[in-house]
Amino acid sequence: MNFKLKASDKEKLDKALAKKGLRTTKQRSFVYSVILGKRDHPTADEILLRVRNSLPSISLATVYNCLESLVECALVRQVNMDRSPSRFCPNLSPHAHFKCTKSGKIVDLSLKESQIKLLKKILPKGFVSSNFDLTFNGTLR
Amino acid sequence: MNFKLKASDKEKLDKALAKKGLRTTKQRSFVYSVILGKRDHPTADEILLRVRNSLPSISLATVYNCLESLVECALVRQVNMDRSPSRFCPNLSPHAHFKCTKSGKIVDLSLKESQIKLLKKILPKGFVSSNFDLTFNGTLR
DNA sequence: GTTATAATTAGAATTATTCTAATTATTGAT
DNA sequence: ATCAATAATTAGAATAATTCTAATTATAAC
Ligand SMILES: [Mn+2]
Ligand SMILES: [Mn+2]
Ligand SMILES: [Zn+2]
Ligand SMILES: [Zn+2]
Repeated sequence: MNFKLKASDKEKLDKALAKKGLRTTKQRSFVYSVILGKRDHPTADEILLRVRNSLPSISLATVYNCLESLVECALVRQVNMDRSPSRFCPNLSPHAHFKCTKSGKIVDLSLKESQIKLLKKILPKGFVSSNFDLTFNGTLR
Repeated sequence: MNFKLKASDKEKLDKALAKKGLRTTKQRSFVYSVILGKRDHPTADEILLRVRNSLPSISLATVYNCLESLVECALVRQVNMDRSPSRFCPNLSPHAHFKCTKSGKIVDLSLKESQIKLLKKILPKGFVSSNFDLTFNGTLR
């Protein structure tokens, strides 16, 4: 319920927004703090509900606008699985996702540098990749 | 323009549909043959256009219905990238996808058994995965 | 052939997301 | 502080991919 950004997170937000010529607004701050606050990969709808605890007048359009800005600034990752609504993740280090088909839970799987190298080895000569998405589906015992 | 299934493909289709209690119809056969005919990961709209060369009266709803059946029968893979329209792929062996951000082309990257093993190693204990999606974005020189 | 069931079809409905146009907030001069 | 310019937010309309509905057509079993 208490969505206040830590000083270091606020600084990071200010800096990243400023670099793109964007302002720090309370809407962007609350959306960012909600995403940082619970690492459960919420959808825009869920983010709307959580931000409204602190900012009851925020609109869904603004949540989408804020998310676009945060993704643009590389403060947040947009995660798409199959055709379900986009989810948002504050984990900026390269990682894969695991979606439990029973509980629906989405878990980050961190990748070691060596594992990333192995993934890149999948690419034949002439294929230059800037990013990848790796998602596992299964069950979590 | 000539979408006729090879005898072996027709047999595969018949068998897979029958196993799920589904009939072989000309709509399903043409949709399947279009997907087999050009390995470019077409969308439902593109499949509609191609099938209509042979079957001018087929509807988009039927294309979606046929695709659902074919995916259900594991004759075709549904490939989702970000939030763009689903694409369909006849390559049933485990593979990754590369999407060229310049040309839009989507290429299959086959995976060796050893590479699949390495991917599975990403999963911590207790995570049991039935399938994975791996997509690279980048440019193709 | 009749009847039951399955598949197809056109068009309506749904859902996530984006767009539009109006309002409000912020900035940076005066 | 006032003003003007610009940016951000907002409600609601629009869009686009997909799914649903209800009617029609095709197929299979008797
Ligand atoms: Mn959403
Ligand atoms: Mn499509
Ligand atoms: Zn994540
Ligand atoms: Zn493929």
